[in-house]
Amino acid sequence: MKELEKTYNPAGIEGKLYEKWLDKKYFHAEPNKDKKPFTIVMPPPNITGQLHMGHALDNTMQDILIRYKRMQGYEALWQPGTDHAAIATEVKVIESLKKQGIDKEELGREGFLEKCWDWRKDYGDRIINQLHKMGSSADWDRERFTMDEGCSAAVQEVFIRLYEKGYIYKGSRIVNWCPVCQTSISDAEVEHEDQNGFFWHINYPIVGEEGRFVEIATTRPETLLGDTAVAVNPEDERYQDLMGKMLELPLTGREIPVVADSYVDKEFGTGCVKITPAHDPNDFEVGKRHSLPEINVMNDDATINLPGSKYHGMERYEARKAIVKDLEELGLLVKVAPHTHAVGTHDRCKATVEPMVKQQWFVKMEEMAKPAIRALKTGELKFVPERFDKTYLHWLENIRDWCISRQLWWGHRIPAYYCDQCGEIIVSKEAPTVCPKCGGAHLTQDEDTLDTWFSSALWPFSTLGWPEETEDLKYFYPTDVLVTGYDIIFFWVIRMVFSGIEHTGKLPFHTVLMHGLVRDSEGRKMSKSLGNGIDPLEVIEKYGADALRMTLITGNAPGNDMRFYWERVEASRNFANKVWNASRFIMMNIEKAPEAKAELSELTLADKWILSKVNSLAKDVTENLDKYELGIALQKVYDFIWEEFCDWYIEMVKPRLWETQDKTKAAAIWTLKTVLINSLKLLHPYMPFLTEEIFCNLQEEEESIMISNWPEYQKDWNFETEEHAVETIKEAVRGIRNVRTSMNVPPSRKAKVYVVSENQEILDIFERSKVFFATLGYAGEVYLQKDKNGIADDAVSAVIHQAVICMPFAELVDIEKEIERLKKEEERLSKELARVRGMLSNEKFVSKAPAAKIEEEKAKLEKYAQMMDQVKERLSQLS
RNA sequence: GGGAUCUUAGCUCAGCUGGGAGAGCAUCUGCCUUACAAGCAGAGGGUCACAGGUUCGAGCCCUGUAGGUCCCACCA
Repeated sequence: MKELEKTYNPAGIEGKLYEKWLDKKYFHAEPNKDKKPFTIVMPPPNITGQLHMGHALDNTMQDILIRYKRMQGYEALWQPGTDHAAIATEVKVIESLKKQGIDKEELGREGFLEKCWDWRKDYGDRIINQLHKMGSSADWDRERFTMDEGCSAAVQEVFIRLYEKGYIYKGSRIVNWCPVCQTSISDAEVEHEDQNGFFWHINYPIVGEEGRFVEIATTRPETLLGDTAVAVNPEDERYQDLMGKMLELPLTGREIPVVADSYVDKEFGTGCVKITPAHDPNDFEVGKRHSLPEINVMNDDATINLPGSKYHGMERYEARKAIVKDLEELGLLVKVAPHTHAVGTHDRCKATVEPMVKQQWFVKMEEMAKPAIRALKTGELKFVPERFDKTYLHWLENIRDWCISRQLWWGHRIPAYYCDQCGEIIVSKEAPTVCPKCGGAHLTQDEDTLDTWFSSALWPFSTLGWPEETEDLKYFYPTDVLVTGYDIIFFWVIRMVFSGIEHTGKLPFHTVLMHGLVRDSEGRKMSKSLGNGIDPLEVIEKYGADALRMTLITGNAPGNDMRFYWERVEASRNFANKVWNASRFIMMNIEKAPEAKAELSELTLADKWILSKVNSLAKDVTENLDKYELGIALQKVYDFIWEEFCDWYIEMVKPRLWETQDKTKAAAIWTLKTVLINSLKLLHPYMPFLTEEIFCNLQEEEESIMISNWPEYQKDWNFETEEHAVETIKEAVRGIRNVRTSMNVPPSRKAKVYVVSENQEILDIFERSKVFFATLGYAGEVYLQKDKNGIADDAVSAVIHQAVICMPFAELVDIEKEIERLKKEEERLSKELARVRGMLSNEKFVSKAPAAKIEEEKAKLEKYAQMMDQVKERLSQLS
């Protein structure tokens, strides 16, 4: 056993230990009939950038669960990988190419994809390396990528199955179009934000009725160019005579009808709505109902597309200005009113989304949503915390068809081919050589790729070999827990659930453990633009991975956002150092008595107490972990190690270690070591490096704490009597310290301490504890007696349950202070007594409260009354 | 417009199925006690947002009010 350094130095050991774990293949999992599987799929980080605090939190939580289950004896698989992040990566690669003066189009599809794969290599590796630094015990032998061969095969398989089932279709529908990225995006990718805009009221002249107009109100005047009707509510009495009439659409020379549609809200605006089926989702529906033409007046970059018009080629907002100006000149602009309304923006580039009618691929959602809803309602699927049930259900119950095609190059290319001759669509894995319909030999593959979430949706099973019935799939699927942020429920969680049910017949996981966002110290989102992001690697370099992990887990409940403070990391680091030093102390003592062994029967009061405590700690921590209460479990381990073990037990045990002749020394050393090892094991999932380093130094015969057994509750380690006894001693020690502080007695001054109690059992407890009670209570000598004979009248005293601790300080005693202190105690006790008596004299309480509770209160009454008597007696003596 | 969530010590937050208010940091006092000053021992500090209700008993459950945060949403 080697001696540890004086302070814990994480930088010196983390890399070494991680290498060891990798070499020993501890992270690797294989189907094993003798063990139960426990599986987590890692939410694959995007290859677009670096690991941030959110990843650090996400992965720490997963690692804790995996390490815990692995120690419990499960075949624990943490399946890692990365995501190609279609649009995000494509944008990044285009940017980086631009810097080199290269244009995407010039490179061509093949050339561009090569650049993307290069990017993927660089950034994918970087992220994996960062995950290593966190201590993540994922099975890197199984690392996957959403665009690798296997995942791509799964994507094709799913696409074809859904197409054949009629769940995937191609159609001309209104979609969210990003004019900057120049691709369609799904509803989930649109963020709505309120913007201050205007309501432009415009008069549309009624054909054939000189001087009569219909007044409409719009927030997007430029879409007027694509109007194909004006709608009013059929119930609207004001406009009964309008229905069926034709209007002159200003600036275009076109005539459009007035249609009646109940979609129109009579109360809102003017009650007349311009209908632009090609550029508004509602209008699109209205248009379908009334067979209105769809006139697309925009290009893909949101410039106006209306050849022959003066607006042709104008940027959308420029056109808006021009149109408003022209309407004003024509006298058709009635008024302009300020109006705030929700504008859809693209979550990636923040550009305002333009609804447009496009040919796109869609997934029909209605049928697949049903079993996903049912899974939650039956309790088969659980969210932790439960409140996210509502988010999940609300989204699924209002789900719309999923637009899955993207006008991008980086991604899974849609496995659809078109016959150049007859236009037949052939969906197949292999490129067909002839058209099955017309025999044409010229077929072209669809240019589009799939939404990046299409492949992520399959992640829990595609990574395990699906669609092949692999051994891995059979053994590890369904997975157990999914750990992710609440911001990704719609994008990912829901899609994995319905995909899992549809393609494997099983839920992909039974529990979804949510976490929130890691914010900066002022509660702002960490972001590049604010420059307030903190790099997890910087934290690791300065304080160690364990300190970072602990910081991310403590003081936070599942699903809640948290703030990041350096002070908190420091506190975590201090704890690591505390554990380190306690271990150092223990190892130094083992060194002196290497052969120390003990039987349970040889243990002293204190030994049994701490053993009993660590035993119930193991039980508690296990229960908390099983309920995914990671923070609570860690808090308990922290409190136990720092307070019970270090501040009390180690201090209790010191006199026995110093005394060479002490017969109970072996028992002390055995207990120190046993309790330390159990504590380290309970702490290991949270602080893997620290605990491994200590464990390996302590247990040279064992290879790693990672593969050691999780502490289980043991019946023969349960010592209730001893627990109570030690609590009494602690109470006495606290009393003594308190008295001494308030009397300003310096620690160097030892005092005689008299323990006075009529109760022989209490005296016995002190007798058995004398060794450490004296040290902890700064006592020169300890006297145990049944009455106050021989104790000076001016001795100060601490009153505890069933005993009075007296200390004669002679000249040091300040009678006034002592009276003041006793009065305070009297006040406290009288409050407690009033409360307890109040409860017990309440007939309803006595008749309705559970018996155990009543007994508890009765015991308290007895205790406080007894203490009160002592305090009063003492006061009367002094005054 | 709908929904969720928060309001607890100076700051940041815990508080499990309702049964005597907690932690970390900060503050004050005293200690270099042979593991640790990244430490030890003490102390101060809270009508748990407000108003009702249920209950023997409410920080916790119900209703409402005020303020904050977030998500969803096709009133042009």
